[in-house]
Amino acid sequence: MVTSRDVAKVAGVSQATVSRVINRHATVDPTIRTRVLAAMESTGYVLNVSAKAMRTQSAGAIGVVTSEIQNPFLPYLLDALTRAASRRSLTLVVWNDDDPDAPNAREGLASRVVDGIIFTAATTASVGMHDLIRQGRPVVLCNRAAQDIDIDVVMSDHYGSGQASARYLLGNGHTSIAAIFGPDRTYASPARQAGFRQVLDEAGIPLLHSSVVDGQTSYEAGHAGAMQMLDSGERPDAIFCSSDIIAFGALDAFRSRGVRVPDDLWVCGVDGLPMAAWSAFDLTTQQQDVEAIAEASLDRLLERVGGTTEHVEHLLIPTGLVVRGSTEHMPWPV
Amino acid sequence: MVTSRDVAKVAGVSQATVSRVINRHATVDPTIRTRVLAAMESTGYVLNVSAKAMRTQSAGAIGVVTSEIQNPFLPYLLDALTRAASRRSLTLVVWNDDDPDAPNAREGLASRVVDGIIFTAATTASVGMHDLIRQGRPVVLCNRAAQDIDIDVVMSDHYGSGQASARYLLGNGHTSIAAIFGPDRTYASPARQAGFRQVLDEAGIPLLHSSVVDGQTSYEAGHAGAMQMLDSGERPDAIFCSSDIIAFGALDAFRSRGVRVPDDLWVCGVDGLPMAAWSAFDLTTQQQDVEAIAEASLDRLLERVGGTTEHVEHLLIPTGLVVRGSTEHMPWPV
DNA sequence: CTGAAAGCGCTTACAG
DNA sequence: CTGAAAGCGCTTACAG
Repeated sequence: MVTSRDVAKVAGVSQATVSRVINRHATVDPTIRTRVLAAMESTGYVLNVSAKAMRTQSAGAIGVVTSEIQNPFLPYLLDALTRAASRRSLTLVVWNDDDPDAPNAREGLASRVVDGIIFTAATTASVGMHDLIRQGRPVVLCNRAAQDIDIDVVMSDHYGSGQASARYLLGNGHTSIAAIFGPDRTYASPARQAGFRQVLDEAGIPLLHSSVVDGQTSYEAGHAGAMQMLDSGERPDAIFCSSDIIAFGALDAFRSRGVRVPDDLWVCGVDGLPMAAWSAFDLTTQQQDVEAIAEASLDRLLERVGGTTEHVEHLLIPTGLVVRGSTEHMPWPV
Repeated sequence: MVTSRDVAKVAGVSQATVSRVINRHATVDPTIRTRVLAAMESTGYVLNVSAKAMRTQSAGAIGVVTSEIQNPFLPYLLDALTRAASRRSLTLVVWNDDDPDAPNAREGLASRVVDGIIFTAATTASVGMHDLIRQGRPVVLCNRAAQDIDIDVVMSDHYGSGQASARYLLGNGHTSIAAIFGPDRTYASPARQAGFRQVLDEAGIPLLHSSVVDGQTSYEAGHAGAMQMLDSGERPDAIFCSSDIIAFGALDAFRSRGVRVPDDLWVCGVDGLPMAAWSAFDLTTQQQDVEAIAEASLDRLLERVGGTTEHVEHLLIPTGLVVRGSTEHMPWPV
């Protein structure tokens, strides 16, 4: 393996000078710099990251904690984070939080595998996470918040997306409205629910029928929720689903029962999954801005890592309404 | 930060002994071991991974190269790999190959960020990968193979899944058969196509109508392929789609044109995505065994890293037929 | 602007 | 069974 010492020998300089060239110190003579760069090239030198990490006490990597791959939004977030990390020349380490016995992010941070951690796990914080935060280690919550701990958060404006959905339905003249909300133990679902309810309350419009998913947000849960609504005898003219995936299940339930969408019933979701554009669903939804979430999460985390920030910040990324055939007859059906 | 030297001081032993306890050397006196463990506990010691990595010349991490998040199978594979890595106390580093300017896996391997790399990227190998393999670095291809290079491969039996699909249709009396195949530039699609065709050829059954996706495997491509088939005037009684996602698009196309599935037409896919079970699709498919793929990929890579293997291996993981309503009327419809 | 040297925190021969 | 010491490959004060 080629080391900086080998490069130094070839270039006829000291190893320290090679290091200075690598780290772009301005103090290196241009001629020497060129010679060193040529030597690096000819020897095929590559920096040993472990050595640098040990010396500088920083890993050059950040960790992402995920869970519930069933959440179809997660891959898009993970993908965006991967690219955002690449842009910053950071290595992205991924942990799955579902396995309690696994070497976890906590250990990863403690053992200096990563400099900081982005938590994307949907459900409530683990004990390990609380410890990390209490120790003041760099941690950012991504697309969720914590109830009992003061910590940096970057997330979609879940509450606002619920509000916007309600305003959209009300603004289009709907007054008999139902809803299927995601599970209470996540952060996003109750927030969307609260936002949705707030606007309805303010307008004095009651929620005709609603259900809350028990268990995981899923197609099946949406299907069941819709069936339950149909069986209840209530006949709303619009239904809000707090996740796209719930809406997919609901749409299929309605289809199987002969409920025409959007003629009999408007359906809208939240998330903006690519699948929402499929003609099977053609779902009106509140689109989350994954790129913005990923960028802001990483920026915030790096500020924490760099210690350039004091105060805790809660950053809300707006969602955007995408209107499709599940709520309005589109001029150009796909 | 607590180091092994601090622990040694507390335990009243040398730093070397602490290291031996950490690495479970059998030669440590039980009494001393207990004392050291207690000291580690009381000081809150955590091993510095960078230091260990530098000293042992190994990273304790392996890299995964992904691309095309649009491929809905990928998250499941990535999830399985994450868990498989956890079980082995390995850190999993993820790179996205779509970003050409990003610090890539090649650099990651060269700079000792990872000890080996699993390539899951669907499309043909990059130049960088070829270099790595030529250098004899530990690389395993996961769920794909390379045409022009001899390298370890762990993948679903794509060819076999095509064959099995054909046999399933023929075995159920279908003789007028169509197909929509995924793009040629991937590995899996042509392999599935070849397997499917081989069985039909052997049975002397011609393929009524077929199309190959141009561009990425997608719902839209499946939709378009199905429309094209309908417009061709051919009326097969079964259609094979070489990916579930293609089948989803096709199913919706058929639905929109009033083709009844499975009454008029059987539809089957390959992949075994969870979505295939949704009642919107209820798709018969060849299920890939993600867990087995992930386990075998990691095992194989670790053999390479450890240098305990000489010969190149191609491991095929069988797929399993899952029969649903898109091909047969099920006794208990969901 | 450059070099010699210290030291980051480990592991592991080498003595004892 | 244990300790003193070398050394993994870097970065960065400190001299010059």
